Amino acid sequence: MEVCITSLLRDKGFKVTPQRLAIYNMLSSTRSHPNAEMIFNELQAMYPTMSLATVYKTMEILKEIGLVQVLNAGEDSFRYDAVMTNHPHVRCTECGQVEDVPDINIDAFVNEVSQGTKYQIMGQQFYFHGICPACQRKNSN
Amino acid sequence: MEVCITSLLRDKGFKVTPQRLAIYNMLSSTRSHPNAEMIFNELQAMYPTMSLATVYKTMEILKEIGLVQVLNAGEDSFRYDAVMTNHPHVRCTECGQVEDVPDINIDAFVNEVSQGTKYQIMGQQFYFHGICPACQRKNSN
DNA sequence: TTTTTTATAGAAAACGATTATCGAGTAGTT
DNA sequence: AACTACTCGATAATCGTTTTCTATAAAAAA
Ligand SMILES: [Mn+2]
Ligand SMILES: [Mn+2]
Ligand SMILES: [Zn+2]
Ligand SMILES: [Zn+2]
Repeated sequence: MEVCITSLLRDKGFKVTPQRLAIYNMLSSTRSHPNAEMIFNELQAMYPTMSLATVYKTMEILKEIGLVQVLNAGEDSFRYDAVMTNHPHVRCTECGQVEDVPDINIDAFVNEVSQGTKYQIMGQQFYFHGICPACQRKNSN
Repeated sequence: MEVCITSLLRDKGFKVTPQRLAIYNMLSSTRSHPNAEMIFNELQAMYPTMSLATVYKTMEILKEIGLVQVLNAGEDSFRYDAVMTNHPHVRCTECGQVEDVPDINIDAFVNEVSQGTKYQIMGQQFYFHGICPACQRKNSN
């Protein structure tokens, strides 16, 4: 992993910096689909001088070299995912957390759309919204 | 239609104004899924004094009374649709137009997700991106 | 290792879509 | 016509994101 991002950055002419490694390591070891501010806050303790702009610029690079994807979960900010398979997400409208939709294969559905349209489909994004188990419990009290 | 929006506005305590009727009429008679600025530009000729803020405030009201839905097609601005069924859209990454995905029933897919997750699903949004027929032709020249 | 080159980090300002504020004007009511 | 409450449009504010600029760190060359 560490090797992977290092050589990918070098191959594309980007320099390998502690900030970039830290951001990618943080993202690839969480399932929380953080946005830029969450990443910034998380790394604040370890890298007190790092700015939010650096997070944004790093995400741009990581996206370009194919290590992260940008998620649009119907919020006002983007979230990031180091899992590169195209998979749907679900967001809790009460607590705001974004999770993967488990055990879903979207290929059949994507194929059906691809064949039903004259567009040359290059990608897609699916997101659901609802209430997570924890918030459901909280509500029923 | 005209009757519909008029009584819906009145019933919810909103006043019926020329601007609101014009915005809704424009939206319900196009398939282009315009964003606020497109609506504003389109109505500029007929309503030269209308401001962009009025378009936004009107969309908020129309959404609230259930006459329009807000689309997120992976752009930096929202688009609006007077068709209230929840249907997927496809955006051309070259010319930017947003169209309906034809002849697709999403119910089976939505049901599968609903049963596979512990979330209480309240809604969803699907969008595809790719290259439209016109831009494909343009490219192959 | 030292020097040279080049890209980067971070502070600050800019940006752009959307929202909030406010005073004058208008719709609907009496 | 007069009254009241809502709405319009100009303007400012907001906020996530992007850009600009320059000292500095990383990579390449010597
Ligand atoms: Mn994910
Ligand atoms: Mn549509
Ligand atoms: Zn929740
Ligand atoms: Zn096109």
